[in-house]
Amino acid sequence: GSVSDMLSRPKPWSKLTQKGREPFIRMQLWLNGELGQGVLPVQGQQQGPVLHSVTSLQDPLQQGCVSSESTPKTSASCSPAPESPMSSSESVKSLTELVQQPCPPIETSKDGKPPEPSDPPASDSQPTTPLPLSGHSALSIQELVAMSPELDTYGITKRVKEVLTDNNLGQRLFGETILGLTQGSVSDLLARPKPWHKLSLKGREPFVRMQLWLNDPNNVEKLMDMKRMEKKAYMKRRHSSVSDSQPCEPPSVGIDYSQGASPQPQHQLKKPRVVLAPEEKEALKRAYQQKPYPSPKTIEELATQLNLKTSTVINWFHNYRSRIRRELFIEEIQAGSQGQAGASDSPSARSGRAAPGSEGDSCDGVEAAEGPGAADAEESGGPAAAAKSQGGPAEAAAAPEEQEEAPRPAEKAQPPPSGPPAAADDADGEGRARAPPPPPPEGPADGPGPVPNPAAAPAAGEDAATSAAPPAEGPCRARDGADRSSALPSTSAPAAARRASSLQSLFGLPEAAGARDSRDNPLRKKKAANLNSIIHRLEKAASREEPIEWEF
DNA sequence: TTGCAGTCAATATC
DNA sequence: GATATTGACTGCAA
Repeated sequence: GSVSDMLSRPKPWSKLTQKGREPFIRMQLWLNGELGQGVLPVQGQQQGPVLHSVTSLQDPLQQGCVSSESTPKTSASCSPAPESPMSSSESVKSLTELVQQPCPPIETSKDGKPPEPSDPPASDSQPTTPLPLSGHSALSIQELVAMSPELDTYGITKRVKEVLTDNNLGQRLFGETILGLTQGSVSDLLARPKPWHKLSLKGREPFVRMQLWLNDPNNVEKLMDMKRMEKKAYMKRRHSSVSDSQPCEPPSVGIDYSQGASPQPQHQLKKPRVVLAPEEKEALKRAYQQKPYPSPKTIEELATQLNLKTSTVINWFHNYRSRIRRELFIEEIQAGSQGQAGASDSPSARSGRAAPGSEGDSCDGVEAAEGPGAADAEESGGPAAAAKSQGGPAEAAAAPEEQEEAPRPAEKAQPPPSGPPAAADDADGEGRARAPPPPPPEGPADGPGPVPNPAAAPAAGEDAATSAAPPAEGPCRARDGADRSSALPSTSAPAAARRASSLQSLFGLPEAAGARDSRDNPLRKKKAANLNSIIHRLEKAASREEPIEWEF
């Protein structure tokens, strides 16, 4: 009731009492955290006084705070929240100190979690359920996140990694006790942190937790303790199970088996994880290059051709897009930290750059990134064309539509000049309006971009950059959409191998390897990609009237 | 509905 | 055994 009243009939700041101002301050803080530019909903006039109120706000959150050593900002890029009227960063600072408090996460988690009858004993110390900042309600962490000034995610993860390795602490332990995340997530987070401004509130939480943890002078010891406790518990368990001999072990697993009539099924409800064969991935990547946002129809076809579930194909595209996006973020960061200028590089610098750290895949990711553009090139008649025309499955699936819808990314790839309006691509409707994945930096970069198709790429490999390949316009591809019908030889045989072959013909996978990893001078490529991306966006923005809001 | 962000958790790899 | 990868899932927003 109070909220409703306040929201609908806010009093002017000047007429509010100290206490009455508090809710607005909270709202402001909340807004700042996320929007950065929050404006006092009320008549944000005097913001000065707010500052004082803020302090009061800290109190409740500070309970438990042990010391008050200010937060060592992680790193450079950290800057106070944009124009936050109130020193939100300051309040955050003090809030940050919260971490200092004894690391209760453990207990908390325990309590908080739905007491699982099964695991209690053994893992008493088990942090299973995360949630740090015990002493504080979940709200606290959220408030912290909301009010947190910009953090240098890259720097934070770097430091965390250092601390963990230096002290021989595992990601799992750290993730579960400090972040409340699983090992895989932690690994991912540490290896590919997104820039702060690209993170949602939720996504920022782990970073705030990490920052808090880093600020905690006893962080390592606490974690070490946890480690010890875990070990102890483990030994204990092991011991008991050994002494109990047989029974113990099997039970967990065997119980169901031996029992009931329909035991197995019950227990094995878990569907096995789908593991895509390299050929399948390759095919999907190629399809992605042609159309990052395939239509349902295309997806359907792809699924059929590859003998996969449509949901798998859909998921694959989702994951691939978002992962490529992340790769790009990282590149941006790295490129940035290496001195923007990259300018020096020839604008043409090509793309082929490899994705950080990862193997082929990631690289492909990037490769794919450039793909779109490449795809076009391909379309334009490259060798790929030949392959395509074979009417292979995947190809068939993807190609057809392309005629109607120009691959968005591709469009991006084609820089400025082109008139082949992106608009056109919408024919099909997919992806159109949506923000396309960050234009794969590189690819688009050179418009015509490198040919995704390795086969075709050979040369491109190195100097694709320079190659001013003629922007392959969609038109060209009219060619064989038709064939789609034909073929699909593979369909029948689920055998990956078989699929592979047909796919190969479709996408010209074979060579991939060769052409692909021509990762020459990564730094260079990186910079070039970045530059290209920027240029591309500029051009795009110029040619259209779309709003621009990018950060360089 | 569709795409995305954030995760989980099974696997792969180191 | 620890870490990295990746298909799938959940929740949210447009």
